[in-house]
Amino acid sequence: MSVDNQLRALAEPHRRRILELVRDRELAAGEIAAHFDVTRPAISQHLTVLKEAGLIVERRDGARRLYLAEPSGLAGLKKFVDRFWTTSLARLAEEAAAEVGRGESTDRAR
Amino acid sequence: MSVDNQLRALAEPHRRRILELVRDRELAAGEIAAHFDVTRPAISQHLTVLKEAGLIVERRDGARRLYLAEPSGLAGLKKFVDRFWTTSLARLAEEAAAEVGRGESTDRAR
DNA sequence: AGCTAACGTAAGTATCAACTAACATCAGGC
DNA sequence: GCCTGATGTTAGTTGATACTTACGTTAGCT
Repeated sequence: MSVDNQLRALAEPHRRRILELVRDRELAAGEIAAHFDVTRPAISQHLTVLKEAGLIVERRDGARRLYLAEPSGLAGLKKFVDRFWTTSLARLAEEAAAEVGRGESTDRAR
Repeated sequence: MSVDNQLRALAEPHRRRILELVRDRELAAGEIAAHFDVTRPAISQHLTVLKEAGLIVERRDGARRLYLAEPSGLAGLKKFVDRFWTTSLARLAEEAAAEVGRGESTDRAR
């Protein structure tokens, strides 16, 4: 549930691909595994990580287990990114204003 | 520069703390290291990772090196999160609409 | 009950990432 | 030029993590 778990879960390329697969449709574990060249248990472990991070939800259907992306699981990460984005942009605006104030017109050194 | 690099860089708690430190002010490598209980070389390596991910920029000032967060480095990740966020929310809206259409009023099983 | 399909779980292995200690580099002051 | 402060780099070690193989579990069918 924490941002730390969310980021660790998303840091793995396979898990990001899984998340894309179940973004707009439910898929069974086996169907998901069929998209990858690693073994089914490996995918099962990835699904567990994603589930514990709150990024997907599991629904049982007989012997099968269907997985679907959980948008609210990204809320914490989204807040983190947005906060960083806006404050940094605000800083840039400040710098730009300061330069205009000094009547600066030439580019600074790279 | 890739989303993969950005996520791998952010997955490390120390690197997130570093990023917070240099979000709205430039700091020298030594000043950053003073905030942590790990050695300076470790911080230097973290700074390299953040720099290669495009999340911070380095500026030389004599023997010192000053670091500052680079907001544009988060653009790719922000796009990734936002895309997921909106499409998943759209899916939720669809489901809700479908349920209303069926005249459903009771909560579904957890 | 017995069989099978679809899974998850456990144990063991190998690869990768974070850390420390020692060394190298670079800029400035004397 | 020499010394010092600030920092990056390299080599080696340890701990985490992604993987495979083997086994356990659950649900449905006959």
